[in-house]
Amino acid sequence: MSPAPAHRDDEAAFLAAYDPRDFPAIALTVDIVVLTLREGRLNVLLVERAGQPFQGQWALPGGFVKAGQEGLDEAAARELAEETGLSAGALRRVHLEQLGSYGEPARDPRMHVVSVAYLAFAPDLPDPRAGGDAARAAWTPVVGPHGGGTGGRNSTERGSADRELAFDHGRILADGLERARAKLEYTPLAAAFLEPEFTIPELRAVYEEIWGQKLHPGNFHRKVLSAPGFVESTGETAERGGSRGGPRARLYRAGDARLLHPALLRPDAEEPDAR
Amino acid sequence: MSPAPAHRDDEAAFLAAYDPRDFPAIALTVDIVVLTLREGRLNVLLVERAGQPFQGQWALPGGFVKAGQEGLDEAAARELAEETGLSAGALRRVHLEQLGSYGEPARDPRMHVVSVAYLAFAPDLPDPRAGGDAARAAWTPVVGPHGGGTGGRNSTERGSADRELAFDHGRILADGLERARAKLEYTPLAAAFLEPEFTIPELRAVYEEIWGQKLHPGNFHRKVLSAPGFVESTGETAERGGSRGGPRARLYRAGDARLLHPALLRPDAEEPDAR
DNA sequence: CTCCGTTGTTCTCAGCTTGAGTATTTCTCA
DNA sequence: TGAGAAATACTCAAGCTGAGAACAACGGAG
Repeated sequence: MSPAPAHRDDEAAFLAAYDPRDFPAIALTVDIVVLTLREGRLNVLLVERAGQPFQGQWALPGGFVKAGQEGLDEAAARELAEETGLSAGALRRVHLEQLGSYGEPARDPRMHVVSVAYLAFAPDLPDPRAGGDAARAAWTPVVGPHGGGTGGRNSTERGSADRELAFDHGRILADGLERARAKLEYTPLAAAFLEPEFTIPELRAVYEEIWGQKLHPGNFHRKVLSAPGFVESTGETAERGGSRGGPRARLYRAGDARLLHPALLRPDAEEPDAR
Repeated sequence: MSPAPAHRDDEAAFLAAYDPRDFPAIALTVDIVVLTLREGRLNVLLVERAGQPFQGQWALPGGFVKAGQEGLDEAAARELAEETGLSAGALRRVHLEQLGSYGEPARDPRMHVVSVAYLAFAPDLPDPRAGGDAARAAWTPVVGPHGGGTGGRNSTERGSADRELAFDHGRILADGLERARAKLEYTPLAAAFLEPEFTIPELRAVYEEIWGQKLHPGNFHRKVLSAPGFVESTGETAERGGSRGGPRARLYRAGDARLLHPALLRPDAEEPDAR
């Protein structure tokens, strides 16, 4: 149940007498894992902290929820707009969903700060601008099951940025990456990383980068076209063929499905206890 | 990023001068959707509110997070123990996971209260005791894609309790039920609703009740036994056959898998736009 | 301008999984 | 003691998956 000192007045009188300051303070922030693809590589938006604590370290963009003024989703959308400098129209192309909440008492040395984390998928965005209490903001390549490899499962498991992050943002980022990998399996959200019109090989490149492994072009093509509502044809074809040759691919738009049936399964999922 | 008025002192001095009361207050609670099966029916734990607001209405169990003293998971486990009166040992058999956070400014008329919702799966538990600011506490049958039917997809979609809930707890409950249905597909958590040793028909009954539809006994049996780590045989068989006849079923224990490969798919998933 | 190597798209095919139905045997209940 | 029900095991056709090949359309290097 929610807050309720057991007063017995009628509701109006109760509310008039109510003093929020009676409650011990917990601060509430939203932090956002914004993922995008830049030149085919997965990047996450990070900001350099201008103030204490963790001054000079990199962290996820985010900020306080404005008490009494905005909901969690609104706060996340506002922070996202502020940090990326995007217009409301451009923001509509970004997928934003709640990732989870993090509330260890010691995660922030100042006081008990609970953070509601969000996950965003964006098409290639312009360079961010620093603002607020951020010294700098920058797109940062994500390492992990990624890198240059053909997709082995070695190196840093789970995935992370190539900098040590402030607070518990390293864990939040890892959780966001795992969520992103899972979401590609059963939703058509991979298209959120691309322009409104895209080719199937471009879509395949999104999967390959985020899953960290090559996919069979023919089978991927077949699955995408057979999943109802995943993509719809525009009838057009791309201006040019691939950078290294090959015919021009057909162009598609995202379909109206929200879930994929059947799902596109990763060649070999995780299982913490595989073997 | 997290809270950071841009002071420039060194970190120790900064922390000494820091006053949490400088920040506008948002209250933080945890609310728990505790699901269990009683006599084969899905039930959720509800409490009747003793105080304002929503006095006399039913709500999800929950309460404040103790600022500076406990994390979110800890708070949820504590509330769960308090409301169910369960020992630490019995609680270890309950599955508890974070469901999501709800923070509309107007969801609580007193002030801005953000609730972190948790979802719990429990085996048949004793009747709860009222406590704290709850007048009563009771297991309440869940309606929705359930009921007496053989599993049509009519009546109240999404699922809910048969009482109007306080705050936005109706929505939280609906989200919890949908999460539960999805979790049964790709995790072995259905076993969390049963005793440590159970038969495959009992496991099937869990799926049938939560998904609201009958499953093919033979195919279900085959899938469960072929999914690695789902169940492991005890070598024993049940004391008695089914209540209406039939041979005694073999007993199994939950296996060590955390994810099911391949998943047990529901005969026909949702799709908000499935005509 | 001409090859050569790449790549988009379509097919084929064997192996596996799934859904549905059946057979057999063991119980409970009346 | 007999009828009906349920636990398991099997069978079979249909659909899906992974792997590989075919073929044509393009970009780039000489």
